[in-house]
Amino acid sequence: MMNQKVKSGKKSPGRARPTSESRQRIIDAAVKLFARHGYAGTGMRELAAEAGVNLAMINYFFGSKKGLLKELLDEFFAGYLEVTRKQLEGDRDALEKLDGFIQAAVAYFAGRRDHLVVVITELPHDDPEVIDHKAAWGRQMMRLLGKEICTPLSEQRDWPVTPLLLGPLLTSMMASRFLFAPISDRLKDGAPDTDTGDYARTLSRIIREGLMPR
Amino acid sequence: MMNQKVKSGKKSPGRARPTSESRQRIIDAAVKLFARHGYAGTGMRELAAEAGVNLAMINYFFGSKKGLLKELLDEFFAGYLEVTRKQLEGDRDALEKLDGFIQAAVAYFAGRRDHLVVVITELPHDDPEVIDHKAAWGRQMMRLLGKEICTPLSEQRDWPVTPLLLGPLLTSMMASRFLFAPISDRLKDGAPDTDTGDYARTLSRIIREGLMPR
DNA sequence: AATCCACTTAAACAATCGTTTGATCAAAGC
DNA sequence: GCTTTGATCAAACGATTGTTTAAGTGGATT
Repeated sequence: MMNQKVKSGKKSPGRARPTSESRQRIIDAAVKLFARHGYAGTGMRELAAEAGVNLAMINYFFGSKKGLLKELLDEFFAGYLEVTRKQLEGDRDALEKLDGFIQAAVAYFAGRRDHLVVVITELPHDDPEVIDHKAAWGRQMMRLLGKEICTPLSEQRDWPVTPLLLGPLLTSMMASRFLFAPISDRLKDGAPDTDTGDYARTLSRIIREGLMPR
Repeated sequence: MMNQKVKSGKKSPGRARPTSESRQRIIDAAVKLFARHGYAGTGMRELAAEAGVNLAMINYFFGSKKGLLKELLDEFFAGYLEVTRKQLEGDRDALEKLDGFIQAAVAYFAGRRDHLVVVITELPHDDPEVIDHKAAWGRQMMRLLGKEICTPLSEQRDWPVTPLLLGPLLTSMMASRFLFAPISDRLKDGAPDTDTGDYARTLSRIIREGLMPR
């Protein structure tokens, strides 16, 4: 048993209501543990201990364990959607937009690897309380991709690509590196990670030109 | 409470030891429930009820809940590896091999959607008892991809593609459709699924030529 | 007939699960 | 000074968790 008393020494003494740091510590611990053991595989006591917080604080801040999960998902989705909007809206060429999107999204994923793992691993599960959040997010994502990428691209091509194909496909491609990380780390012996920017550029090129020479 | 008595009427009367059908029923129920609620999110009583089998039978056949999971993973991995080997080994052109692999793997995935979901969602978790299984499988996969695809392809190209990039990337691309299925089904209103063969051909084309016209 | 064997069962095991309660503390508002 | 309010705590709640046990089934073997 570690001492789970919170050292409040860092709390600035003059501030009125610093909106308790415990809340953020719970989120950080949840992202870390959910990514490693899964949502259902993580106990609330284990979570509270990792966050250095009393068990009851989780329900106090988030209502329930599932409320905490929904907060994590919404947080990631909102950021992902914002990144996407910033890259896709505007009047650049569709291909340039796609490049910018891949670059920005991979950077976003790389900065939140654990967050990403939680989202992906919880995606296929059909919890009725959570699945609407995902669907609502997916709808906005598909609309953006359809209007800014698929439609303009279809005019210069001979075969159509629907957003319902492209959305999951792009997301999966960009996420694959981080999803397989625990296994990849075991296979490559000590070799350092390729730069994340390189990874994004490689994906961009494959998306544009494919794997073939020329 | 449903009646979980097994109707043994189908058991062929003359056979010596039909190797109890209960074992397979447990596997089928596990694949279904693990895919919908996750491994940790599925209770053994719920599982036994779905399989129409006594609770203790799970531990009797598989030793433990985790033993059941390992069996599911191994089963899928073995099939995936066999499909891969059949398509990649031989002396055809590397690009033809890649096409055949995508076609066969997508068909394999489509025939075992729930199985695939379980594997993917459990992939990133770091359970020390399970992660070695995944790593051993990944190693064989990488070796095949490296020798049959990456190496011959690198000779006709100006930039290299390592199996550690290609393996996770291809698997993620082929799996994306099935991973996002619960969400996709909510977004497309009643529109019937595109044919799985079409999906494989689309992926093949994107991999070869990219998204660009020409 | 007796033994063996794979399979099946109900019942119980200790442990852990997510959640709730009521008390306490410090700072803010009146 | 008194009350309010947000935060934190230890303790307990009933329910459910994965696993084990000991008994019992019926068919095949000896």
